[in-house]
Amino acid sequence: MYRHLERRLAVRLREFLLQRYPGATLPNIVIEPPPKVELGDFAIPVFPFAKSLRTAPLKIAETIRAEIGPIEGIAGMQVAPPGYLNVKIDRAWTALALAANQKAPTTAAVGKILVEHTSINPNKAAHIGHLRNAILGDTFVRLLRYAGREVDIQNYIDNTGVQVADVVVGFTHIEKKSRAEIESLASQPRFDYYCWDLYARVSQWYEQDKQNLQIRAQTLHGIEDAASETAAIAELISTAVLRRHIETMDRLDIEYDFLPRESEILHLHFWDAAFAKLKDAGVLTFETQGKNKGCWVMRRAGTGSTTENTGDTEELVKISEEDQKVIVRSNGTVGYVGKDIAYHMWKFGLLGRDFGYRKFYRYPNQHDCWISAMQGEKEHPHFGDVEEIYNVIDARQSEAQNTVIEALRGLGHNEAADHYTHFSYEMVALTPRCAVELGYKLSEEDKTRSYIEVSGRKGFGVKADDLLDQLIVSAKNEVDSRHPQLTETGRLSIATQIAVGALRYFMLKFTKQSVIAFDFKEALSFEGETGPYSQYAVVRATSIFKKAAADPDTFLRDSNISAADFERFLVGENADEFWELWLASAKTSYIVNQCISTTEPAYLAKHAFQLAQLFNAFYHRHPILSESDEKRKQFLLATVAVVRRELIRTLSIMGITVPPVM
RNA sequence: GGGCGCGUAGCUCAAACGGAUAGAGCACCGGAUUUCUAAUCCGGUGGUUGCAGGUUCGAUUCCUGCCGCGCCUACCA
Repeated sequence: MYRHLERRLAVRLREFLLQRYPGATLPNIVIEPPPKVELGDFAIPVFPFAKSLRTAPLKIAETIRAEIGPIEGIAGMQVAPPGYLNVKIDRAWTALALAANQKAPTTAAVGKILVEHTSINPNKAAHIGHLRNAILGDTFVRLLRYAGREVDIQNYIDNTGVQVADVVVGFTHIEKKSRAEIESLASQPRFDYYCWDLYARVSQWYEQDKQNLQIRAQTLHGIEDAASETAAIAELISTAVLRRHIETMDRLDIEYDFLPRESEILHLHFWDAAFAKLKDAGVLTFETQGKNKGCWVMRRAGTGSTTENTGDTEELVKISEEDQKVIVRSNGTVGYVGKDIAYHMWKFGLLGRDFGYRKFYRYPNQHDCWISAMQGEKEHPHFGDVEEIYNVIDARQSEAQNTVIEALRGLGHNEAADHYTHFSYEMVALTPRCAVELGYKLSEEDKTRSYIEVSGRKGFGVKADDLLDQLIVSAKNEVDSRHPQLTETGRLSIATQIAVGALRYFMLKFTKQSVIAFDFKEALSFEGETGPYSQYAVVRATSIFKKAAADPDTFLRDSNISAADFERFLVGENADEFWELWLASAKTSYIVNQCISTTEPAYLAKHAFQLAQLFNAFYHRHPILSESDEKRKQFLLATVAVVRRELIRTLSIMGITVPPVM
């Protein structure tokens, strides 16, 4: 609703200014929320207009105020020095629309969006860094879907790389296990934990004797031959670990539609098709000398002119050695960036090849997750060939991501390149204290750092399932003591919802570019700016209605609070404290929009917290059920119902559900 | 060396697109409701936004230079 009004205001304002000041070039119109409610609901700084309209800011503001005429949903405007035009929303009008749960007409965006996230190497258990990725990605998917977009969720599986090879080495050369033994281990409950430890041991084994690295090379080579025993073992391990990742993420309500695997990209020769096109377009050049002699290289992203050369020479600009990114090695094999280019051409439907598809995992809600295959099933959904893509990948990979984008540009697919977004975020590290708690010995230097990077290779980190288990135990203790009369399963279910809420909120409350220094004390907190705080506000709202023997949503639908009633409680002295709740409630889709256009889900967490905070203060100040003025009681109940609805809505976009009691 | 990013209260973080008195949570101190359950609420302490310049009516935000920190910079994936 707020967003709807903002757009209406912007359009009207532009129209008015163009008509009132013909010929003037208008700067971009900025409309922002004022710092305080008393000032109004929209603030328009008019300073930027002063220059182009050659008029004093206050005069422009006054002209607009006096002459723009009535706008539906807008109650009035005020000029505020030194140069703001503050706009007040028609409160009763908005409250009526909100109470009726009226959806503002949305401009239906078309075209499918592909969001890729999680993408964990299938050789060890998922850790907290992977959780941040998956939660950011999943929340972004929910944001897009809330905004009416069609989204496919993909989780890219690198099942042929060194990381998987290392675990294969661990099983076959350190533990000397047979394929049958590995198979039996892989069916054990937390096989990914087993691999986690083994992976760390393999890394040590390499360090003990560099000769051992040759085993890795052999194994890596073996994996590429689909018919080999090594490949079969790799497939067995990676599939079992992948299944564990899917299960772990399912605990957090994170689902996928399709799991494209590198093995299929390899064996279905995606690269060959891409290679031909890249050569034709001159994106790749063959090096005949220097350290990259015999390699096909391209210009590393962000190094010098990627646009057309200024024309003095037709010759290809020589790329200096250090600006070269090797795509095809001198032995003819392709590196991962090359595979990624091919894969992204497929995503945009530019490759001319497709995967085979078969079903891999069925979620409790009957939704199927598909996986790539050499020979797929006849009937399958259509993946790829999308309009836009978002890749949720941490900031360390931004150069590689940009190189893929440059390759698309080089191929002439500028539109595709423009619709390729690297959803970049910073890593999750551990505080030194946390590392010590986990039993790691720290160097003196490490102790002074504010955070320490996790390392799967060293087995250094907090596993996703462990963290979730701890959160559940901790929440369960609280629930047990608060609700001893409930059944064990009932209490566990509540504790799980709280744990998931705490975890998802925790990962979303930081902005993307902030490194999360993970600390158990903070992550396990259920007080203050946390998920449970917001969940609790909803529980309180629900409980008011329970006591009143009414359902909040039907109450809203059937309520016959008139515009005059809303006017009475929302306008005038002391009304701002109520209006703040309605105003915040009106902002959900505005916030969603902001999250999408900035690829920043953290605003959503802030919104949930603000709603909860406003509600809790309101809850404390105003007894509702004992209110003797019937009209006022109806109004207060409506306020509770609307805030509750928007809070549930916001939390659900964050993938957080609310327990019946807490 | 080059590229990207960061530096805000004791700690962890906000403040999108330059805007009004830089806000939260935690911690600390002091209070509140025999209620619609205190996983709550109210108040207080706490700031030269790393430093120095510049642009602007206006800079935490943009530019330049320093200082400090992180990540990337493999014929690994």
